[in-house]
Amino acid sequence: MTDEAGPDLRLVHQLRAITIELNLLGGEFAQRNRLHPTDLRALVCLLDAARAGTPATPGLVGAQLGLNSAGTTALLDRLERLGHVRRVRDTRDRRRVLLAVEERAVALGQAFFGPLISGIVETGQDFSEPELAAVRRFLGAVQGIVAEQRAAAPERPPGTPSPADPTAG
Amino acid sequence: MTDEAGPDLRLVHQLRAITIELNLLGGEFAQRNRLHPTDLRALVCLLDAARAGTPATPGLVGAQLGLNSAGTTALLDRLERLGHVRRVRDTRDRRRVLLAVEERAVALGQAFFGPLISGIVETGQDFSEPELAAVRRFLGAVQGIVAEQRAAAPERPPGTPSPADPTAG
DNA sequence: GCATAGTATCTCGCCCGGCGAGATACTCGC
DNA sequence: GCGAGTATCTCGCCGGGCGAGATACTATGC
Repeated sequence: MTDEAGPDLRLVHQLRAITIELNLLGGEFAQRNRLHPTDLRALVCLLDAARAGTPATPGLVGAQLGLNSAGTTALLDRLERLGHVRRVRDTRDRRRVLLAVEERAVALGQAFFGPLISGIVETGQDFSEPELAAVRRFLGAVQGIVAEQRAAAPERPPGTPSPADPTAG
Repeated sequence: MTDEAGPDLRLVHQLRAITIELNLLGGEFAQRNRLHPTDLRALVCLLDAARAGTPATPGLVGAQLGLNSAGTTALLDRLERLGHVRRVRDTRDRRRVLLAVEERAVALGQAFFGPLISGIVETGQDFSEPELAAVRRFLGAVQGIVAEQRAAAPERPPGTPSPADPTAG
């Protein structure tokens, strides 16, 4: 079984293991803080926007998470109820709602990412510059591959009827 | 904002980007094939078991995905209805159900992972052995960090009431 | 053999996240 | 001001997942 196609799959398996573990970690963390995985993803998204100086709006968040407007409203209701975010009417365009990230959301983000980040940064110190460069180059390539796959057409396995999604995005 | 804590976060961001993209890819792939992300994860799990020669059972799959028995049953119902898996009573211990993976599930798995795997393997050819070793070492370390975080205690952010989960795992 | 405990899976009723459709409130160009 | 366009919210529904309990089986002691 293992002696036929011998390309080196160790990297693939490591990548997969990391992804899986990271997802589980996120899920557990979310649950501990009484929120849905989606809510955590939304927070990440909000924090990113805050750091980038871009004012976050329901529309943006929804788009980034792939939710429709109803789902987005519900998501923000949850986040607001938990005090992670506050809706503020934009005074310039009063159709819009701006999302103000609360302290506690920032704290949550740090509690989640902080240890991971510092762990990874520390790990980096055990590597030489050329090694780090190689890692970055590799990860960049992987990123490209995944993005490419995502862009590539559906390539459905045999025997699957068309899902009838003319609008599929 | 960006000139105060300058540790090199490029690796962190790359890792995060890969994870996010991979999740989105999985989600899209799942949807195209009429299954829930959870179903896809279950398939992966089943295929792993099949390759490892371990007979998969509902209990195992459920445990690995963090579902309770009711959810697991529903999951397998869906998978069986779609023809990805078949339930077979274990003749030795007739309480147990063995999960036989169907051809189409294997095909699905290859359609999903095939391109990713070959892409990554090909990418690996642009790297020298020492470089690859560095990447593996780094990924291994990251794996360790994530696992460690998962094992570590809840470390809740300030102001959060205890979720009252004495059985939390 | 039979009663008891333990285990693997399934059934039932519920909760709640997400969707589609439509309502509402607003801005912009005429 | 009026109609078109846009951002968000409301309503009703679907379906995945949970908790509790039922069911079917194995293992053990008598």
